[in-house]
Amino acid sequence: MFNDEYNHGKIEKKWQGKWDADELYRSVIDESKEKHYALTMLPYPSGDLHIGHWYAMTPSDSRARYKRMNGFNVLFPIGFDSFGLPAEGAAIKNNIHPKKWTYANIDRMRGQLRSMGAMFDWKREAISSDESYYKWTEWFFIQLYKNGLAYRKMSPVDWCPSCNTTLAREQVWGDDRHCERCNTPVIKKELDQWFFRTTNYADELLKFEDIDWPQTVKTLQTNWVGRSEGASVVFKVAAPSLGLSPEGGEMAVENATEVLPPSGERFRKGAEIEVFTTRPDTLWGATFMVLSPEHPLVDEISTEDKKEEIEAYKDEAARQSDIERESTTKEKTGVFTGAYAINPVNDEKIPIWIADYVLMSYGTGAIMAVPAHDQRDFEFARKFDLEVRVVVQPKDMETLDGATMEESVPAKGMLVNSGQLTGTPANKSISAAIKFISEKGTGKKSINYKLRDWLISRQRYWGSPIPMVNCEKCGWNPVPEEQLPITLPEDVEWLPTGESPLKLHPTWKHTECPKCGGEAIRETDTMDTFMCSSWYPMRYLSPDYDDAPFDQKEYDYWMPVDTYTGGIEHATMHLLYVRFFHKALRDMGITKGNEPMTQLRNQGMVLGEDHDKMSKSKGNVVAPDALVEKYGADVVRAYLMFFSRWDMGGPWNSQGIEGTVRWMRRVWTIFTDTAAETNATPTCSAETKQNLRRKLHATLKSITYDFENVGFNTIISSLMELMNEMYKARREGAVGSEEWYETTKIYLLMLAPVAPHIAEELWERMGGEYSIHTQPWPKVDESAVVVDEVEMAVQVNGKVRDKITVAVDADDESVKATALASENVQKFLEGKTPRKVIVIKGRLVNIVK
RNA sequence: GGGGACGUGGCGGAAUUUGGCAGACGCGCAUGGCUUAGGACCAUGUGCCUUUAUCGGCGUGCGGGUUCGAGUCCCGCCGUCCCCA
Repeated sequence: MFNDEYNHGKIEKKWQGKWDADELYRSVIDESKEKHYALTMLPYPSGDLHIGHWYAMTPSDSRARYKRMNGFNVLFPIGFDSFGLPAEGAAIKNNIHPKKWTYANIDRMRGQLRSMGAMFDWKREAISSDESYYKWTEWFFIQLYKNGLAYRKMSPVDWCPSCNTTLAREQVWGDDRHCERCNTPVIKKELDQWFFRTTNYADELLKFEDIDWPQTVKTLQTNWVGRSEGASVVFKVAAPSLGLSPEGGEMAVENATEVLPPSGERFRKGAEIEVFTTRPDTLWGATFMVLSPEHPLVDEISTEDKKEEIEAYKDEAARQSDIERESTTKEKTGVFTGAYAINPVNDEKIPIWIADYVLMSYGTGAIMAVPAHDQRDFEFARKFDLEVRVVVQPKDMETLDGATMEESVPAKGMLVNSGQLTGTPANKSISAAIKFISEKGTGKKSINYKLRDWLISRQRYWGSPIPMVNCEKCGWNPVPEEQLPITLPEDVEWLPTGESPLKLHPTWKHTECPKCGGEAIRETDTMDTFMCSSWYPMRYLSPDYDDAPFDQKEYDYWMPVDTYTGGIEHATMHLLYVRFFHKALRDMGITKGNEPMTQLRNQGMVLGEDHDKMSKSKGNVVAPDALVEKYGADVVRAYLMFFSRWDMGGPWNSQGIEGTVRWMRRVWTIFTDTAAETNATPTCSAETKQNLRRKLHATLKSITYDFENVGFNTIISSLMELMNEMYKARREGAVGSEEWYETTKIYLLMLAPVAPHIAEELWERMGGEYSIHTQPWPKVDESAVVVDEVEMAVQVNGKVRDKITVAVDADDESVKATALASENVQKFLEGKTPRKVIVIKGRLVNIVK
């Protein structure tokens, strides 16, 4: 007896070994089958697999297995996103080489990943820090460079003084703008850096027609791209410091661009300031102009007598966060530059101020202030006694007066005080204004994006080298492709300053210019690791391939990814970059189709038992290794699927998992107990057998639906319900019947994707053909689900008063009659004749009195 | 300030495509059985109030609306969380 208790350790070890030996999960091209590429986000090898990895991966594995049983040729690969800062942190802290640390972690995590019993095809493992991998990361950089999508520029960047590196916009978090990794507040620094032109694809990134992605992710990406339509308008500067007068010099606008380039490139030296506005029709109400304190023209245009005050203000502004600066409750501050601009629509001279509520990071870093119709401009105008001029008169309001109004009024209405455009109705005013400034040659229709170009330079060692060389004569040139990969030197040291060892290495950076052969210097920055993860789905296809980043045959068969699963926290990072990357490569003829991932599903987060985010400091971390040891992988997998809605996540409950344990033991017990009774003569009624079969096929139907729709929690509850039904049927003597046999067989097939080990073990004991995981998914017998009688609720005025049982095909009239015959219904009708009777077939009858 | 998601028993959560019997399944709790014993197992019960019991009343954050019928749709609040500024 003892030997036949459910011993998860033994069973899981047995089957994992056999599956491995038999290469059961090897995925190779099979043109006779439809492919399914199931992908889960590749993990960073931090050293320990945590419950979040299990939560992301094992339900995804279940679904991949389900797809396989449905006849698909399924690829479900795994690998490691193994470049990145933590490895260097460990290097500095523990004096261990990042490579050693990383690969030791990978070894450890491989073992932990194997304990999941997932259908990973380990022959396709890809590791982004392998030379064979980052050779192609470098190669992609060069392709982007050659196609004009990579460029270098000096730019103010967010710099983490603790990590000693720049951060991308999305790596800076919180109100105090801190580094996502170490929580240190970031500072601004001017550095020469490499960028990818993600902004070239801004409009296309807003299109989601081809993909089935969660609405939340689409919304996040849409907001992140932040497209707004309006106009760019050029204001001439009349600055005494430039020796210019309002009448002075020709100031051409031919450089005014259709789409504003990303920050940093949009300022031409000289006497013009470009602004972006969504409301060019309010130009006549622009009575002053405001520059961001960081605006590069500030120093040029400000008059001598203001310099000191301006410098002090700039310092003060630099110390504040963007959030503080933009806060609407904060008292407005600012300084007059002494310079004036010419409003291009009416040639009026308006003062130029600087103020911290204008941010360099939005639009052009300069605004035209229309105080009558913008609340922030209004507050500023009142504080510094600047003119407020009404140019839009809303229909239902009394005539506005700029001198006396107490707050700004939304610009919804007819234009007034607007020169030639006075009287233009609201619905035509913007287009009329754009036409006007275009004809005048002082502005044009324009689209602004919040999306920035992707800053990819990192001043770190443990990343893919940027394969560029700088020569004094020839400038920047890519390394010839036959020289790839540029490998990282291993003999490196970390100074306490944290500066990149590549910079400090005595020989590494010295090389030849690929053009003139003269002395040249390598780029010592490495790439953002999001570059590695932007193409890993393709590397999985042929991780050992050396002639190209991927084998074209494999690509043509497997891509795109059919179901991608992972956390939503990457919505505006990885999930945006991977789309950009694919589109850029598509335009170079390297990839096909518009999107790399057809379907995306996000899982939520597993919280600690205290409902808080898990963290070592809170001591609420759930360690999967211990759970697997105690309960087995099958139970952990099933509980993770069961305990909450997958996309929501929720708190862990160490008592709750006991329910899943009980269920798994009940499964084990009923199969092993009844194994010897399969030839017994069933003693139950025909009804019991029919009910069992009905429940079986109803369960199969709903589980099939749930697998398709990623409803993991109800898959488990359905399996539990059917198990309860089986216990009941067994008590009633169903064992030995054909229905019982069918139920046990299909039960295991349904259980197989969820709990692969126990299902395989019981399948074997039943005499099933190896392996259960290659069996076809069972078919629903619709006729078994059909019932001939159905119970319906009878409501009087919407309240349930009785239940009736009627033939399933009974017509409405007879249902009505049966309902009205109910004693309780008559009681509540109080002798009145029903005004109306509504019959919803198979569900309810509502009698309205 | 703007945008989004969510709010259902003591707890985690169900309610499928299209509004149709709210609370599936599990935890916890209770009762009974088995047992020397049990934190094992088996069975039964479990939204709240009232009741010996009910075919009674109330009930999906709050307030209104649409409808024969609202957890689900609409409007306005309150709260929690996320994203952006």
